[in-house]
Amino acid sequence: VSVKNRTNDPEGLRSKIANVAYDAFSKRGYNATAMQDLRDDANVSGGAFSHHFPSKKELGLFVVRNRVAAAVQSGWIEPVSHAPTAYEGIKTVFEGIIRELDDQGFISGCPLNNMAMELAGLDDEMRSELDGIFNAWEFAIAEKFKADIEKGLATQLHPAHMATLVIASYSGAMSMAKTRQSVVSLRNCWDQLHAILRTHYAAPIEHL
Amino acid sequence: VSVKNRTNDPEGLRSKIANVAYDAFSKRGYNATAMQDLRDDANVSGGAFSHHFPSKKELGLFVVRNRVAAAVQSGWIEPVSHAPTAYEGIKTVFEGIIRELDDQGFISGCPLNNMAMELAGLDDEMRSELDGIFNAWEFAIAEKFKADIEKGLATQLHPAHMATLVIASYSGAMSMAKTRQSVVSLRNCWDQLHAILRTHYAAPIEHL
Amino acid sequence: VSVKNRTNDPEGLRSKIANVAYDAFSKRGYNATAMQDLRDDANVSGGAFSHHFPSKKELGLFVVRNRVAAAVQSGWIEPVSHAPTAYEGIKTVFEGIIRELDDQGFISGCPLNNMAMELAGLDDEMRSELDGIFNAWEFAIAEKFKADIEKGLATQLHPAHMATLVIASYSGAMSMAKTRQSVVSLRNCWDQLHAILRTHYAAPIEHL
Amino acid sequence: VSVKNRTNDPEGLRSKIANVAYDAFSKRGYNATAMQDLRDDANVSGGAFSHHFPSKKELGLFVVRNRVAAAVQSGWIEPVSHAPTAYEGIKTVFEGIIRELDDQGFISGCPLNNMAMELAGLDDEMRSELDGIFNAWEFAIAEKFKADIEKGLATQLHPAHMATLVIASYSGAMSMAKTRQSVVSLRNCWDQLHAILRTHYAAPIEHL
DNA sequence: ACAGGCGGGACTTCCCGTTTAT
DNA sequence: ATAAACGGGAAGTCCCGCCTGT
Repeated sequence: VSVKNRTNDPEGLRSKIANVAYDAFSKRGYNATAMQDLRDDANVSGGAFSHHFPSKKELGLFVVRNRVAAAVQSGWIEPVSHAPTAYEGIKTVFEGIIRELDDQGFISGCPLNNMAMELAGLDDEMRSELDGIFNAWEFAIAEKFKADIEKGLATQLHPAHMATLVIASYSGAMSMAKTRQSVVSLRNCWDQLHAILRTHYAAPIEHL
Repeated sequence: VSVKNRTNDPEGLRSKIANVAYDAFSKRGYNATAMQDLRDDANVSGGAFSHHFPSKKELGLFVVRNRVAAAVQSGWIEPVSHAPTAYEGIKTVFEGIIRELDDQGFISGCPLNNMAMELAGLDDEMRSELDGIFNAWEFAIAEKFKADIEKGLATQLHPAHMATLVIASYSGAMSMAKTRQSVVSLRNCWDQLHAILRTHYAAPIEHL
Repeated sequence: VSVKNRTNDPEGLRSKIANVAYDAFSKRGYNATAMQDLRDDANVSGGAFSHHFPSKKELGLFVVRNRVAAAVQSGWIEPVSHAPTAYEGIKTVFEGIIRELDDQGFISGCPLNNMAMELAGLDDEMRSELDGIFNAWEFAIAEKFKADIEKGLATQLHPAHMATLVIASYSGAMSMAKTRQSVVSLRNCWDQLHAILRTHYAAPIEHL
Repeated sequence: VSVKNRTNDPEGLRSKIANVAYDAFSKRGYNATAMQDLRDDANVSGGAFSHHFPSKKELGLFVVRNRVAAAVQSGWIEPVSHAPTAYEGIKTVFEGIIRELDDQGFISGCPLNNMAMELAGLDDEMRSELDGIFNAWEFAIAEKFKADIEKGLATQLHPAHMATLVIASYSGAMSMAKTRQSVVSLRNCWDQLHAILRTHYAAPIEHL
């Protein structure tokens, strides 16, 4: 048996596998993705694969912890946290995603939701991991709403409940968009949500 | 080794299989469910199974068309259509589901969403079927909102967009509830949505 | 259960099934043909099918006895028997088949050989049936050669052995033609065989 | 439950599987042979089997390319090529095979023909592979005839056409022998073919 | 005679994880 | 650490023949 074609780069390999897996899980789903497909796509032999990820579940957990969580962090938590107000942060994110999906050909949905739907019921460790991401997401938005209220920028809204509504409607609309392969659901949902949010930020926005 | 005692009841068998499949797909997911498990659970021979549902995909389509669609119809479309107003219909449904989930031990999520998330990306026929159910759902709620507006009961809302928001937030909140195995997400989401809807129905509700 | 669409025509049905089966067995082979395909192609229900042909083997035997045998009879035995000489009979058949295949798009081979190759080794009843057809074929040609010799038309050939050679080379050439999907093998084989036969019929042909 | 004692011998395994498959395909036919039987006969696990031969078709192609082709090479092409004349080479092969079959109990036919009959119509890749073997076979014999003619050893025969006739009559006679489970067809066919060939090699042979 | 539902099993293929070997 | 071979089993599909009912 031959020793050719071997490159020692443990971290690169782990990362490559995780990327390929994140992609495949997002697009085709966890159960519908075969380990062998990932091996082939990542150009990794069975032995190397197994060395880094002994089981499919561990790979799934790694992807959730290091890719899905990061996607929520960079796609939602950071933009909202760094925005002047929750309203503006949410607006930026929503409208950015709508623009992105307009340009793309295929809508694969919200990665967190995709994984959550399929895996939450199967494994408890996975479930609690996904739970944690939802919590962080919700917390970040709720904190921002709370800050806005404290600053007198927003009124008449329950920070945590509104955060839940924002996330839920985003997730649900993405699911509809994925099913329809059309951004309209997301756009319509955002139009209405936007109108609602504006009423709570009425004063500061009006005089702009 | 034949049993010699058989009763031909094709419709009963189809129905039994579809029920078992609907249950399993809802709880464990489509890909995570093995055909053999369904055969065993329904106590149906492979031949009979194959006669009625030649492939898993056809079974999936049948379940979507005859079980998932029916669940949306009876769980959402009819209650909302027959309610005095969209607001009251939605309230009834949301609060009814929250009560149900409180009593149950396990939250398996919204059947339509479960199927949509997993199957929309895999097969186009399935996708369009699920699409149709979302359309009917959205249409029924939007029509009700429109009627309320025409009757002067509701104001300041875009019927179709608000319908999308209602469905999206419900779907998303159910997904969160499933992930957390807790009704609080759904309850919080509803609290906020409820508060919003009330503002659009403000006048007639206040004087009640 | 419905009683519609029923026509009592036992012989017609048997015949239709046998024709469809003969066709499928010839083109795709016995083992590669599913009973269900035949049912579908013949538009016959499982019950009716089973009534006429309780098992695949019985169907195969029927096809061999009533279709393959008939094909050899009408395609070889009769033309050769009724021809003035074996030489002329064989010439007529060979050249006729070459012309036919030129016009057709697909070469499915010699039906007897197709069935024989696949079934001779599997079932003894079938084997002896096929054996009988080969015997009749060989006998008819051998008899004709013998008659020609007795009439002084042919010389220097062993009737039975030459008959075997004719049949074997025809069968083998058809097999090559099927594999290549080209008539050239058959044509070339016949060219050589023809040249040989002519030498044994030298005198009567020369003075023509 | 693992055995813990394993020796990696990929080539040995491939070879063992191919041998078992060649044997089974030759004796029982391709379609009549179940993959599972091959696994059992070769004592190979499903995983290992699948690793080396992902599908039945690929196994079939491998067998054709590496076993059937080799059989034709060593059983016909080499003996004829190395013989003093085509006549003597063909005589050696034919009579050798007749002797072999006399000793054996079961006649399984010509491997190339067996495979060709069953597979030529089903898959085009297979067809062209089998075609190539026929070509090589024909070419080798035709070349030998041509050389004999050039050396003045043979006369009055068309090298390529006679090669086709030899192969066709051999194939056809083997098919008859298989059907009858008797060597007589082959022997009779050869007797006649032999007599014919002698006439073309008449002079040099007579004075021996 | 015919229509269709049905029993039981076998078919090929695939999949996840482990072991050998370099 | 990496490459490839391998173990064991299950997945979905199909197939033949029978049985019930009209």
